[in-house]
Amino acid sequence: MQNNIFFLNANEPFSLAKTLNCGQTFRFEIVNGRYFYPFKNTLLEIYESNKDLTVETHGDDLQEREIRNLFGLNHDVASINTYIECRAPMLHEIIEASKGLRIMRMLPYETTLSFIFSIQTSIPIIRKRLNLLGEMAGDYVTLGRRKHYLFPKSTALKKIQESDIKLLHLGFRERFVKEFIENYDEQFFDKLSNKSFDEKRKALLTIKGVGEKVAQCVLLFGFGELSAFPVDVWIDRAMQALLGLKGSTKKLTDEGRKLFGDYAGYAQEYIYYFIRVFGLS
DNA sequence: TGACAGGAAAATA
DNA sequence: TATTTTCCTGTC
Repeated sequence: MQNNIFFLNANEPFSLAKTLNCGQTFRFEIVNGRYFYPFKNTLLEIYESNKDLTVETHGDDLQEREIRNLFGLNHDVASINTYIECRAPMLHEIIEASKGLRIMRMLPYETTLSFIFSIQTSIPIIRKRLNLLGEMAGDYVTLGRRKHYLFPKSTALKKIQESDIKLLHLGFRERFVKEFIENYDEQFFDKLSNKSFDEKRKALLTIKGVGEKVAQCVLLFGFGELSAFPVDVWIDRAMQALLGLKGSTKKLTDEGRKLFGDYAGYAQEYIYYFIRVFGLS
């Protein structure tokens, strides 16, 4: 088994805790103060040492560039923050409180399936069901005595029995998940990656179980489209409280993208992080 | 233990 | 086209 170590210089603001806890990703674990995160065919072990971020891979080799991209360390957050604050000075306090949070760049296939799981569901339940799905598909990395399940490939998911899918207790989401597993694979999303924002969005909306909110999540976290602006109940409430805006999800999505421009996704995650930690005053 | 939390699709106007 | 209703599990 390959095992390489990267020391990522984090002299720019970076907070692993904020990045992993802001609702963009679900499947990480903390064991003895170290973070474990499955990515591609590798389990990443991540910890902060001195001012560096140390990342060990357990499984397939990764390029340092892939890890930097995964955690948004390639984003010029100083410029992004200035850009957002110029357009929306009322976010000053929220931007300050959120420093270190990065938008991750994950894999579109797993991002889409994960956010179909997220429909009308709280984060701990999403995590639990995704972990169970990972166990059913069976791909894992052993570390010490512990098995860490990777996110399943489409080929493994297609082999899961219908009776096992039932055990996930997906309720009305079950038919979305079954259709997704049956009809889509990683290549579908690879083919989309060179298309425009609007073309990707339109294609995502044809998937059963993907509406405006999930599509914006996939654009933002799966395709790196930093102008995407997912509107969930929290952002809905925040837009009314902070900006006096209300309306349908589609309308608020458009308003957010217009207001925050090229980096609406960062503005959205900052707002989400802030109100989940500090509430709406 | 019933109220509540959480988005997409289908139904309806 | 825009608004309302229905769907289901888990938590407290």
